[in-house]
Amino acid sequence: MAPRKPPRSNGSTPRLGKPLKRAFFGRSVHEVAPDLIGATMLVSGVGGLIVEVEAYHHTDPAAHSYRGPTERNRVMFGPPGFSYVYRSYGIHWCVNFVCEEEGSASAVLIRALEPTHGIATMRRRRHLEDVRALCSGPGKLTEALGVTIDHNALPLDRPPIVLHARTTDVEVATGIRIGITKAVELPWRYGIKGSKFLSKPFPK
DNA sequence: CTCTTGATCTTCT
DNA sequence: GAAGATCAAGAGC
Repeated sequence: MAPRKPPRSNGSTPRLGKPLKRAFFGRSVHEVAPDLIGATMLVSGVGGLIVEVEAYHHTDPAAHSYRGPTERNRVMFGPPGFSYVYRSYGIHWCVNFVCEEEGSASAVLIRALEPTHGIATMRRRRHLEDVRALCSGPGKLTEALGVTIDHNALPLDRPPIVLHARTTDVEVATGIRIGITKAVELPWRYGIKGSKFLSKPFPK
C-alpha cells in the first residue's frame, strides 16, 4: 500500500485529554457545543477529533424536540449525557449528545470528525480510502464508527462510547446550520474553520 | 467547480 | 401522504 498523508498535517497524534463525564453535558447547549470542538469521540475505540457540530433546542423550530416528545425523540427529553440516534432520509444514522437538564430537550448533532483512531476499520466500513471523506458529515461518521440505532440512549461516559477533552486550544467558528429548512438563520453551527474534515467549509 | 436528482423509509400530520 | 438535522453520482460549465 502506498504511503499516505497522516490525518494531521504535523503528523502527530495528540494525546487524549481527560475522559468527559456526564456532568459535562449538563450546561447550556451553546456552551457544550463549542467545548466539544477538538474533543475526541471514540466508539468501540474507533473515531477522532470532533471538528463540526450543531446545537438544537426545544424552542428551535428546526429541532426534533420542537413539537414535544415522541417515540423517536424521547431521549432528548431525558437527562443530559446520553446519545440520541435517529434515522435520516431513510438511509443514514445521525448521532447527538443530549445536553442541559431533564425536560430541556436540547442536543448537539455531531457532524464531522478528523479521523485519528481505527482508520483502517473506517475505510473498510465506508468502502473508501480518502481519510478526508471518512467522517465529513453526520451520516458518514456514523457509518465509519459503526453507530446504529443500537447506540441510541447510551451513556456518553462509558463504553462503547467514550469522549476525551481537547488538549490544545482551538478557535471555534460559528455559522448557519446545514440542510435545514426552518430557523435557517440561527448561527448554531460550531467548528474549526479551515479544517479539511468538515462536511462543508465555513464561509470566509 | 456547481447544480440536480435518486435512493430509501421512518415519523408525524 | 409528505417531509426530512443526508449522501453520492452524474451533468454541465
